[in-house]
Amino acid sequence: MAQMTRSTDLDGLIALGTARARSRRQSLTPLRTQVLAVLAAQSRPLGAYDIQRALSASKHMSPISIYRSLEFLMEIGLVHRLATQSAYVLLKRPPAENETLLCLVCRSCGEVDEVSSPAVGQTLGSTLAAASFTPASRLMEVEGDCSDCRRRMSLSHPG
Amino acid sequence: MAQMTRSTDLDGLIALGTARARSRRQSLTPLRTQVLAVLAAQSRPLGAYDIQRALSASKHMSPISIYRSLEFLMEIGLVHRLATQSAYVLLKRPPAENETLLCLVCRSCGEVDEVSSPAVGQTLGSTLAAASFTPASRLMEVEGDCSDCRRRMSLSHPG
DNA sequence: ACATGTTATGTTATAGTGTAACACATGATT
DNA sequence: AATCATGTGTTACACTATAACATAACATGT
Repeated sequence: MAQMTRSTDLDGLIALGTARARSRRQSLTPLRTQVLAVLAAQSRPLGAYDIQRALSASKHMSPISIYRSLEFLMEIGLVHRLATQSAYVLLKRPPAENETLLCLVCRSCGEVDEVSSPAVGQTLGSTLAAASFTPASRLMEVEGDCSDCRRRMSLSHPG
Repeated sequence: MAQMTRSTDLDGLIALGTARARSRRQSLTPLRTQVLAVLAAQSRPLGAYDIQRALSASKHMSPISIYRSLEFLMEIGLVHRLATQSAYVLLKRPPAENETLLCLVCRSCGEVDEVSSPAVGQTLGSTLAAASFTPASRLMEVEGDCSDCRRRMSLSHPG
């Protein structure tokens, strides 16, 4: 499962991206689509320079071009930058308005699990309101160990 | 208030750091103390190179020395790296075991507010447990706008 | 068609963040 | 003294990200 790609959803993703771009009077250009496709082919976050290498096989790309495409894909809500990893992930589902998403990043295997949590959204909302703080996004990152890796670790360090 | 320093707590901080270091059979060396002091003199996060500049006034310091001290201060729980800022903050209170802390980082003024939230801790704990995910830390970062900056923004862009 | 404005990309250079690798020093323990 | 872990110095380098400016491509109104 860890190596599973998500290319099956690519057409749908492109359609969604096109629509979202259009509603902003922008467009999902070939370059942006390529970056999206590279991210869609992975189940883990990729660094900007990983994406550059992937694309440079077919055409020379400067880092800035990658960063610009990533910025756009983030603006339309399809991609998120994982600050703890300095890496970029495709969001599996387009997060709904006011939906609170948790990105569970395994520090061992690097896999990212996305979890929607209305309960955390609720308590977080109250806490932020009490602090008069307006969050820029409803997506939070949690680093830790996934169940698979924890199991592996307990096997290699028993008892 | 934004410029307020926290040098008054420095002695207590050093005592705490010394104790925590000692319990790990390590020590709060002069270098580490200096880095701690620089962070304690600011109410906002500082980049590693900001700290380097602050210390290089008295003595030349290589980046790696700063990073090593920061790593140590993080290990003993006095300092946290804000991934979204690539910057380091002194934690105001030593976070208790299992306490969930939110770091509210204002993207406009850069100030950081630390909020303890048992309610978020509770819901987050349940959510993570349901996902079989073990968090590496109980500290989460939220980027957004603080109340002061929001007020300023609404004044300059009325109605 | 033409001028204009906006969107998107190209190009070059550079800034900012973080580590590897190895040497050396210091202090504790046996 | 020998040894081991801890801590720092030094050099060099890798990785991440953006500035500044030029050009292209496309829509829109006249």
